[in-house]
Amino acid sequence: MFAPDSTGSVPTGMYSTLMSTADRLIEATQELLWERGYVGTSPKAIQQRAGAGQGSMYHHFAGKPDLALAAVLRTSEEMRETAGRLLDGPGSAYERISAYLLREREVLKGCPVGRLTMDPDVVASDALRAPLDGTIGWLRGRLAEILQEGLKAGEFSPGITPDEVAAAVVATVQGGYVLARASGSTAAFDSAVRGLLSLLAPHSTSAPAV
Amino acid sequence: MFAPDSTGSVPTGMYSTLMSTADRLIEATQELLWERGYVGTSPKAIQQRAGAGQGSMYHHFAGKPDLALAAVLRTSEEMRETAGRLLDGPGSAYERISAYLLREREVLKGCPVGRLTMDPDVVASDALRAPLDGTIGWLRGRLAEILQEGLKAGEFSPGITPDEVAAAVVATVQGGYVLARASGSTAAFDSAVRGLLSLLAPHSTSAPAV
DNA sequence: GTCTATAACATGATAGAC
DNA sequence: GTCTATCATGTTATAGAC
Repeated sequence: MFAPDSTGSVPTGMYSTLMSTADRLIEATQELLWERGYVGTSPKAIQQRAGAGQGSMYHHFAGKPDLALAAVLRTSEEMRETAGRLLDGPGSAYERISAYLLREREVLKGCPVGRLTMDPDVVASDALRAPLDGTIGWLRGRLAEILQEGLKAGEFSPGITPDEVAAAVVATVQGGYVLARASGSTAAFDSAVRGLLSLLAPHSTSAPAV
Repeated sequence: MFAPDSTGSVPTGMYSTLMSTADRLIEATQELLWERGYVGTSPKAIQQRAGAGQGSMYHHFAGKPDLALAAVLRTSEEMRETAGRLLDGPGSAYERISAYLLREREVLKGCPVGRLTMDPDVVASDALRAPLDGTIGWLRGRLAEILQEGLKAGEFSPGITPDEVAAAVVATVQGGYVLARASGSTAAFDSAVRGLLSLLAPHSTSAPAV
């Protein structure tokens, strides 16, 4: 029924097979960091979700901070791939930014990257904070490039500064999660995104009709 | 040197005097929830910061959730007062929204209200989540009213929906905290705010000069 | 109202057998 | 590589003395 892994044992946790113990530990940590943050995630919880014992975890990783770093690096990488695909897609600058803002999200779970910035132990660690900063900085930079392209093409109001509007776009998404989780509904996230897009939209007075 | 409180004892914590034990406990909890969130805040830490013993805390409050609720209610109330003063101030709609966005903040500490929405135990409790939702909802509603006024006065692009732009304004602030904490600098928060204001600014093409 | 004692359990990790 | 002790400390209370 379940194919045994290389050691011949059958994992008892959620990840049935095909994944190494180290990978299962990392994935379980990714999920728990997303759901409960760093301070709210215990090694015991990680082990249980990964179907691994104490000794197993401490064999592969030095401890909670080391495992969390591996998880954060992987989450950051995944996030760049997801966002990159949409931002590098076809369409005008407005359309690509719109596609990024309107993509499907597990809104009520929040952002797996942004969420960690509220964790005191994460922000206190340069090693843990660096990947968060790198990912958010990359996203903001990519958005600024696209906004600059759109500016050249006459899509946006000439008065905007791409770097600042890019920051506002990223902030709207991050803050949208906050509004949604406060209200217990995804509606507030969608409203914030629509509000931003309406401000950004090519104006009939200054831009050519699409 | 230190005036004794009503019981004649001298508190050993950070709050020297003049405040009741219950008030000191609430204030210590407010600070710790802001700094470390709900899961990261222990009763012991609260007691130490308030200069109160175990028995004292459990005499005044039923437990950690009860004390957290008292703290959250007080923080919510304080936040409404601060924001309300600026939003009810003088000036045009754009100027009042600008004043709210540009007010002094402890940016790197994050928002004492919004921060708690990332806490799984807070969001899981209707009692704890309600004041957060109430405060954010009130703020968004107040901003929407002001945007509506500005719309009537011809300050903004006629295409905007006040309720949605209000959500974008609140989200930009909340997300601005995320960007700032990720980078370890307040600059990103300021950029996001400037980016939003540049999108919202009365356009020379459609609005009368101020 | 405040204090100390006690308790049952969780945390984060180490040691050593298998 | 994985497992089961073991451990010191922290968590979240309750009990009862003062």
